[in-house]
Amino acid sequence: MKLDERYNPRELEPRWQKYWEDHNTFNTGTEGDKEKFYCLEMFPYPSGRIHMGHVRNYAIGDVIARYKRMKGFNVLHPMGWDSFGMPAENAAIKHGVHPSKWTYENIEYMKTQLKRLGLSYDWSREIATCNPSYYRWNQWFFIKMLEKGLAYRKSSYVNWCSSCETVLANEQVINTQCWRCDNVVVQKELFQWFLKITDYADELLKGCDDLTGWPEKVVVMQKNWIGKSHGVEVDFPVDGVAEKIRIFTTRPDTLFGATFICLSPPHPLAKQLVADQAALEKITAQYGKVDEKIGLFTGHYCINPMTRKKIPVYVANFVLMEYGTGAIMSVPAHDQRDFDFAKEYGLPVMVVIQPAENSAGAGIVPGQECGQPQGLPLQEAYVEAGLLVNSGEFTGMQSEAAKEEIITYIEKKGLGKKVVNYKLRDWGISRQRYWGTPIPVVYCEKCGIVPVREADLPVILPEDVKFTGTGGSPLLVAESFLKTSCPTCNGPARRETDTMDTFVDSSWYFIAYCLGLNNLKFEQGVAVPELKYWMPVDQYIGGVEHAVLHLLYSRFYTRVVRDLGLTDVNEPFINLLTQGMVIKDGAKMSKSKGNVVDPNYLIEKYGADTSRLFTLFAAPPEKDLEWSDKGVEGAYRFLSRIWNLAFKYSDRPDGKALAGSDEVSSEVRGLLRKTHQTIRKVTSDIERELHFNTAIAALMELANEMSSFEPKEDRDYTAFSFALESMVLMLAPFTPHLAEELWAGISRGRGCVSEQAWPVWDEEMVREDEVELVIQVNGKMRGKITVAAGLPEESLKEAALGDAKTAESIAGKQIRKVIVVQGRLVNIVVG
RNA sequence: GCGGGAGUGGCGGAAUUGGCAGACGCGCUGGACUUAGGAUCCAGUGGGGCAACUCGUAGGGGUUCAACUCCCCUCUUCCGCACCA
Repeated sequence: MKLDERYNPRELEPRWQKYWEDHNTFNTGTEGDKEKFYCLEMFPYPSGRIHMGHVRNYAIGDVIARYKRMKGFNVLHPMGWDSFGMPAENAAIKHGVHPSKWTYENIEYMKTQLKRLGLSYDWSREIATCNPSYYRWNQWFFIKMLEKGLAYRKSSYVNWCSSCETVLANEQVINTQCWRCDNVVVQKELFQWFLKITDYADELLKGCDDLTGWPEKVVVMQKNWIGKSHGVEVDFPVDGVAEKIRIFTTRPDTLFGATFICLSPPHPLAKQLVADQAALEKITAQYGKVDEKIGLFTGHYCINPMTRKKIPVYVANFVLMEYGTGAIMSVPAHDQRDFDFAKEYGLPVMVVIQPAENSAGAGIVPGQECGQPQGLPLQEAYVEAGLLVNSGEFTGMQSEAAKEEIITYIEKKGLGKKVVNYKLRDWGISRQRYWGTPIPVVYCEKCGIVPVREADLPVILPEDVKFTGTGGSPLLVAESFLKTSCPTCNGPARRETDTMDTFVDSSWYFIAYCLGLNNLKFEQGVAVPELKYWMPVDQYIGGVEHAVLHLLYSRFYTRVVRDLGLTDVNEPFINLLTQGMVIKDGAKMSKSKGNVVDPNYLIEKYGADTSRLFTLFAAPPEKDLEWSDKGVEGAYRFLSRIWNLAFKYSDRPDGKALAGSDEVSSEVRGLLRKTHQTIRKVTSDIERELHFNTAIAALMELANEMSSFEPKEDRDYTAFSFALESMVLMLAPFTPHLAEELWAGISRGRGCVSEQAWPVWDEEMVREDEVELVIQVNGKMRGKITVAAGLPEESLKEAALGDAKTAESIAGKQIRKVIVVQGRLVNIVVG
């Protein structure tokens, strides 16, 4: 094929996209004996059109997928749509278009956009989570979890976003605000469906240590979110009432310093102990308020089981019902919150831990009981470990040892037990919205909650509903949906109207890709061959905003799927790359800031290859990328230069291959060396850290060298065409359309570039004949000389000392020491 | 407050193990070609100095023949968590 004189991406890019599509170039199966590689980018929500964040995410993934393909892997690289969610419903309310129509139209449009980027997806595996063929299995997993006790319904205080008119999971509340709309979230008591992710808390935590291919930061965030802590539960009997208050503490070494008890406002005993219910209601209203500690004396006292002293019982707004036992022992001397509370309510402070001498808190008075706040010896709580004082038989022990001893004592006396607590709570998945997976249960007057029979799945989301925007989910008034019969007794029953959190949909989509939307089929206890072949995902790429949310849920689901016997994989994602944001004018691109760059515009003006190249070149993938219009032009200029180089030499005869030993001019040798060095550099930059920016820089260097190379005779052309072919092959993952076109122009019918092998370098050809030797005097650079490569230390030393300029700078001085770094530098120490 | 990053020319960013700081690109300067240049090509480009030199990787100290890199302190900044007992 003959190349056009000018680089014309608008013409050639669609042509190659069609070629790949017509030839199913990127469709994959499990057959063959190649090693598999599963490359996955987080699938998008079909919001309407793609933005530069998508372009960056998918460009990164595409480089990896195409590179691995050329390296001989059987690559699975799928794409799909996280297509349930509120924007579709909001569009329905606002513009009267059905969520389904809105969603599918968006998918259609965004798909054409992705195709215009030349991404190497196997579209035959495309999934959309709003498709009944997909959410049917969402429902199936739910029923299985219900059977195993992993899904359950309970009434509890939940996070309610009044703007979204739905509850939110804990992971979806960011600084007391809704993750989606920033509305302040309030607590509301509701019946909700939960998934028992806490059953897997310990395994999810332990598994963190296996996530060696994840950014440290994300692993730490996961660990903190799970929040495991070791402690003890202790019963404090209530004086004069036949009740005990069970508290949880991680500091049993401070038990002797517990001078009061605090109950969480929703704690069942609070209602029982407090006489003034109005006051209790008042404090309940303050529950969860972070800026103020408010307490209410119950009028009752507990007996501290260690000191046998009477201590007052309070209801305190800062004590969480959801963590531990919903009740705490307060040790104001050694806990800042308790200290603040004690000061506010004039409660006694008892010092029971003394800092080790010379430590920060040394000098605090090992207090007697201090009844009045003004008499406090402490300005703040001493929260560190130390030596026990005023602690009966445990006085004189160190905190760590005392913890163990006291726990043993408590267990022996039957006062309580050692426990492990987690911050992680069960995942609330009920959403009071329409556009989501219906939760497949019915409420029967006789049988109560009954799951839908597997054979009756999927429970289809009805299409003929009205979107008024008031009064919650349209399912609440969809008679044909609501009315059903009980699967058990056939009597009248009502369907669940809550739908699932969309994070449920995305918790197993990577599993669905392994089969494709039309082949989804699972049976409990039957291992799925496709999962055995493809899972886990070898490389996952996406935004860091899912560090806890989606990634934790997916790790949980993968284990549930494993325990259903479908696979034996524990961790879904071996390597995780969290790509940085796309920044313009110092801020994340957003409509409200008016600093967005439209991918369509870029593709039309410069082409997909240029757009991809720039986003890959401007920064390493994990860092934020500062957008630069000029930088884009630079990328285009580079590709044009490559084009011109190829065009200029494309009709030259192809010479014989040169053996390394052939005698060639130093220019030819130089170009061949640079080419081999570039192959090595580009390969290692991709393999080592996915640093495409430096890989591309290396290709630019090679291009510069090629530009200044002037072939005259045959073997010059042979060397040049080797450089050019290598260049085109290495460009293929980054700028696939250009690479295809140039390959077609220079390769003389050797197939398409996407099916070529990645080039290999010859270590012998990489070697330099000569090296520049840096000469330092007392660590400062004083000159450079060129010497033959591989000289022994002694010769390098001689060469350096023999250099005229060096002699000048050390004249008249005593040489104390000479340090030689082989092949790099000589440092002469004089004095 | 706790935890984790980051700080390098005018800008985006390079610098495998401590071994030439500033690769590559953008921008800028000069030149060539041109009716023209916001196209293309060539040359130059950290600061200061005519120069030899000298100063330079947030700031201060230290280790070393040698420090962007290792250690200590300080500052700035971004991100995450934040009553989890």
